[in-house]
Amino acid sequence: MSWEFSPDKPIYLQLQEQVKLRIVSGKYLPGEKLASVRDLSIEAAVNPNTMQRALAELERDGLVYTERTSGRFVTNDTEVISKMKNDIAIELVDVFLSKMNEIGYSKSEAADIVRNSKEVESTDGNS
Amino acid sequence: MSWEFSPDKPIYLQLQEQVKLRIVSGKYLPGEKLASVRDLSIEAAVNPNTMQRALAELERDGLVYTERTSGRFVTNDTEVISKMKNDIAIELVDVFLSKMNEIGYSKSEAADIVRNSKEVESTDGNS
Amino acid sequence: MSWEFSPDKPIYLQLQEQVKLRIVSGKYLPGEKLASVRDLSIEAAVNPNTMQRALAELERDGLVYTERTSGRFVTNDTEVISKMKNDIAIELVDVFLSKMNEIGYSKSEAADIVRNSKEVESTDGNS
Amino acid sequence: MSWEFSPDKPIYLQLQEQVKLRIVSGKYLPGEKLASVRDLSIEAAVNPNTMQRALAELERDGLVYTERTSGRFVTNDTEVISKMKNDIAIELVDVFLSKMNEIGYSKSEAADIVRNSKEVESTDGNS
DNA sequence: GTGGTCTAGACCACC
DNA sequence: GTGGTCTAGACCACA
Repeated sequence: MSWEFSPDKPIYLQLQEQVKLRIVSGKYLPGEKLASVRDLSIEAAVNPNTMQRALAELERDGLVYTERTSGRFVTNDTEVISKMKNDIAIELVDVFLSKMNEIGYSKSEAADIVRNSKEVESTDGNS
Repeated sequence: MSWEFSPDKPIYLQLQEQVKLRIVSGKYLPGEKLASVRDLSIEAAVNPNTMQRALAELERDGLVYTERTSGRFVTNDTEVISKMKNDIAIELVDVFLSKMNEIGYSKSEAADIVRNSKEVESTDGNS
Repeated sequence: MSWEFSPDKPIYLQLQEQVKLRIVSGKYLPGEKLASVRDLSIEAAVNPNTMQRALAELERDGLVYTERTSGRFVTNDTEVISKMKNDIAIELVDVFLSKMNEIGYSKSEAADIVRNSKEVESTDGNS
Repeated sequence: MSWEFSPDKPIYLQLQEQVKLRIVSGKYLPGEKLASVRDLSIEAAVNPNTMQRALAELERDGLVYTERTSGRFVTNDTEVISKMKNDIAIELVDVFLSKMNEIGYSKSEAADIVRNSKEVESTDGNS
């Protein structure tokens, strides 16, 4: 999985989301050192400033922290990570439910359909 | 609920989806006569050709049918409607599950979270 | 009072502080429209991006809000403003007290000295 | 507490302040013999000339005195020390009050906030 | 080498 | 005109 952007959202937000995803999904482990801003920006083919901005905002969320001269690291606080994972799930569920609602399914009906759905091969996969 | 469009998808597709939604959600009832293409296009502030195209595709799906002289009607075949409703739900569930999967939730966990989620006020829909 | 910067702190932080000061001191009133980013940046003789960054961070604090096409405004929420004013005071008191502490004054001694001090003409003044 | 310097003020001034602090705070007692300029300069990792200059100025203020043959001593005149302590406090209070004033607090309000503030753990000092 | 700041200048969407 | 994003490129502090 590489870096891909849709034209309808700011790149720095998409970078933010994708890094966030990698952290909550365990692709980036707690305490792991991230590549440098410069390297990440090359990898994602964006300007270093843009990557910098995305990471700075993740830092505000407490998902990463910076050590001045040695680089950026994923937080060791697994609490924060699982809280974020939960927040993302809540948001996904909200969107899902409001759409199901629109076509006439109640919350519990939606839950049943999810439970009985065919297994879906994950697009990317996690551990 | 009025007609709203996002700039990043063809308008005729969005029209199609929105009419489809109104049918499966029961806002347009089986057998109900639709407004004329001209009126609908005015209501949605789109070109009549665009509206025409959207409705033609819905006709292909069997959700509406045309009577030469008297206009377009929602299908009376509730089978077709509930099949469509089901198809939409399947698609929503697939998308939802693959995203939940990405951040580390299994199908049954996802179902539980849906069931235990706070009630979400529908954005529009029929309750 | 114009814009002045010390070389030992990032300019965007100083901009942030100075605007914050103008808001909590009542120089900028609740609901008042701010000058445009471009104009403010000219006034402060900084790059528009730098001013933009400072204001964006003030927005995160809830002190200003943006209306897409018409500009930025001081929040109308006087709660937020007085909360911020209080936070700044707490910080000033902390610094003051720890220094007084260092030279041997207790909290209540410090308070007494403040109360009995000669009136100080404010450097800038507020209403 | 060791010797620490900020890059934005002359070091001899910072030395002066820190020694002054140690005297008024009682860390260096009245009549106590100071270490030699050479030793103090090593301890503070500064040039002996710089330390010499700092101490000379303290001598001008009457806080230390030199006995030709035996070294430098903190003054025995507790009057001078408490006067200096008072001068420093006045200055701190002035700065504090003018800032509080800027954000809209009167002298007596400021005093109240100080009195009711949470206890602040001293950064170093004597309690 | 690391992160961080700042500038200059372009481009976009919105109205 | 407004705010917002992005890039390119320079410079700094730290170690």
